[in-house]
Amino acid sequence: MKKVGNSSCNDGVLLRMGLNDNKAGMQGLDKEKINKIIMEATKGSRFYENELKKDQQVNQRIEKMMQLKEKITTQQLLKAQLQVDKLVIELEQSRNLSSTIVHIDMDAFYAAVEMRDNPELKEKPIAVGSMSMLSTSNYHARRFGVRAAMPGFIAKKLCPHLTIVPLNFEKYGKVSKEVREILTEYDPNFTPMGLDEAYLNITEHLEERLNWPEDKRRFFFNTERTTEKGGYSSSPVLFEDNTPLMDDHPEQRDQSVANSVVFGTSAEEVVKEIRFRIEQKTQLTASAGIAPNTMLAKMCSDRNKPNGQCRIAPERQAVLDFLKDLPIRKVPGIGKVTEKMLKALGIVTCSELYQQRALLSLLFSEASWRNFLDISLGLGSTHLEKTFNEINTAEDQYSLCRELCRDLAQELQKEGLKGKTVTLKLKNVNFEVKTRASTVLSSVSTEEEIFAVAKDLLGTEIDSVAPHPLRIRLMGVRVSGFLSEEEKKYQQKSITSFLKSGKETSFLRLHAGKSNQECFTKNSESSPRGSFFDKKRAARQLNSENPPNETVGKQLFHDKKSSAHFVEETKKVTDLQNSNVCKIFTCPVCFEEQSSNNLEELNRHIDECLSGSLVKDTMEIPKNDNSRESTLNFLPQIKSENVDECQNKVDQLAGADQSASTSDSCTSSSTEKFTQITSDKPHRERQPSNLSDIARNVCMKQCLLPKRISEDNEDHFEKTEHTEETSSSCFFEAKGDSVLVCPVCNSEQKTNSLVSFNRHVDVCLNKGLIQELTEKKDFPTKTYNMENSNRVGGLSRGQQCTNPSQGTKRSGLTTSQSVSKKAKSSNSKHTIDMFFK
DNA sequence: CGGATCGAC
DNA sequence: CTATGTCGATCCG
Repeated sequence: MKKVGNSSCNDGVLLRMGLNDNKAGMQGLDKEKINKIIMEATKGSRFYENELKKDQQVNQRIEKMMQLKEKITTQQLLKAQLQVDKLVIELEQSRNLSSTIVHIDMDAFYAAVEMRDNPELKEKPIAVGSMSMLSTSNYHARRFGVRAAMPGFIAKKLCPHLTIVPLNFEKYGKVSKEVREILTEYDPNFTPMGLDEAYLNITEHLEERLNWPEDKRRFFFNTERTTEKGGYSSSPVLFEDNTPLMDDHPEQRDQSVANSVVFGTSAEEVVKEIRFRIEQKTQLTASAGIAPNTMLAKMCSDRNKPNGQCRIAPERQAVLDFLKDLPIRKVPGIGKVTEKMLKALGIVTCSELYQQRALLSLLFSEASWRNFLDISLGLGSTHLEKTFNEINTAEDQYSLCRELCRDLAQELQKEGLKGKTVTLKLKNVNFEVKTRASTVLSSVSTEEEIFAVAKDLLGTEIDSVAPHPLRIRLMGVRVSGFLSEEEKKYQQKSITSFLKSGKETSFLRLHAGKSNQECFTKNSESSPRGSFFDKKRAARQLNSENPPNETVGKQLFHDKKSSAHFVEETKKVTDLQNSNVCKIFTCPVCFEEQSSNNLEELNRHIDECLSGSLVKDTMEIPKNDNSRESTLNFLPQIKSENVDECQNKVDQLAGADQSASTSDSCTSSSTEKFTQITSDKPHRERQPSNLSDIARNVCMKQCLLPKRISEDNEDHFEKTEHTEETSSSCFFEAKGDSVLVCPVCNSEQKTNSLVSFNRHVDVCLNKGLIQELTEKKDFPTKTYNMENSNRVGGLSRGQQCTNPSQGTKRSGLTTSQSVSKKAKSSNSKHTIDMFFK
């Protein structure tokens, strides 16, 4: 790829000004002219200087990224490709097309409201905001380059006739409420995003609607509106551009009532109906997107803006077609910086994003590239935040708290972690956040232990407002100050640093719903934003925070195990390899000191210990899914067969092994430590299944987890009821022989034994690895680079977390229920090869 | 924890 | 005449 320097530093500034995609209209200005005016107005200002500086920083990041890229060998790329493609298979399997998500977006909302209320503004270019900053502009003004987030005084230079109307949030809130009243009829759980946007899940509505009589789908034109000059009611021209209501629907022609429209039962019709009603009620137009998930719906609603709608059919191919040439910048969550970085790699469209998936996995943090992958596959959340009424009885609050503690305890025990500080986080109905922490002398990890502390904290808060009830909308429980039990006993430098990095927090929390109908924008607590961040944070630690929605939870788990561990552990091992400091290790199995500077040797020793200890000892592998996970990791590219079949085999295999290991009781930190030490070896994770459970457990941490795992993390309120059945839905029926293609040598392996197949893959893989190891001592394996990228050029981990729609979107994995449902659907048999053909 | 960063609105 | 916002959230030091 080329040097990055060729993009001028003005780009950033102009981008911020929102000019790069300005569509110049007849009466407006063309792009160059606009840029010129802006430059003149902005040049030399402090603001501009700062923009330049920031831009330079981005350029430097890009520079570093490119340097990193140079070092990547084709071998590494190949390996990365395999890894990523394995994930792709899983993701494909989890694709859920069964929901109908709608994104409603009011057109130029503030400006539209102002124009409605002051008809004199109607034909003029206007913007809403102040001389310092504009919030939005009408379409007329946009032709002059006047856009949201532009200072008013610059806008005035672009468009001297521009009328700037001050913000009037009260009014917008009122209108917004009117709109929400309509939306709630289609999805009582809809998620407002600010004042002018909302997500709806109309899946249920569609079902019900099928049986609705025509009259229930009939809506009347609003005739009683006093025609304010220019007359709204005289010409109810709806959907002028793309949706002639009367044309293609016979039932609409038959209408007996003159002044009414009957809408059909399809998703499109529902959305037309919504938009019709919004317009009738508020005189404002909205655009809408209909798609199988929130990310797609949002991008869709952008397509036919203003006053239009667009649908992505719930078919895999339709999704891919939509994405094919879509510029990544259109994706919510990909902002200016990410766009530029990807552009430096030659990535502009979503299909390019997919094509470069292997490279991206080497250059970006796990969270980042997985997000990219979700995007390029068109995966997103189908889950709109569950809402429930505010919890205000002490009893409910305690039981909720206990639930959280239980889930948290599970997570902790799986990780073999104990913490000394328990933090309770509460957000009341007024959005005030309180955290109350308590540090205890002995570490806690079980539900009871944690709850004992959390309960006190909660009790204190309840008492503090007594006799009034504590009215909360969010509760979280966190455990921090981790200390592995044996940490002190077996302190080793690398491990210590590892634990340190992971010692931050583990936070389980839950949103207590959006019972509020407040219209005020940016602090809607129940927006996916929070949960998304939670997820991401959780993802990068070995701790976890349980987000309020199940899909997020799933992903969280996914990330947590596979990436956080993978990365951290690999990093640590890399440290091991590179530093001369620690040459004495304690074997985590036999607890004997092993003096060696040869990691190979050490690992061999541990292996021996393991196979020995398996027989006599039943270590605490968290039993349920882990072994399956690990095995799943061996899954190669699967040909012409439902992935579930493999899954099934995996399950069978795992089941056998499972019985050997009694469950849990957890936290013999030996396992933990073992994990840490050994997990570095990339090929170890592919040890064939004759390895012990413990080894599998180790593997698991590096692996991409199958989505089922995340059942634990489902919405806590539903969890108790569903846990049983969802778990059982994890097992799939056996279906017979599989044809598997070795992802390394590409040859077909006909077998019904995953074990033997894996053995084959191992052989292939190890060949490559050995080669690589010998040719390069300091091999930048995939994870190694990922770690690096966090420090240097790559996106900082937090970076990709920033956006609300992303939040839901990125939890691309589906709920376990939908998995089982979906398992039968035809998509799962597509393989990645079909992508973007 | 504060400062820097990112992205949405 | 000037004049470039606010928020949530992460991460690093």
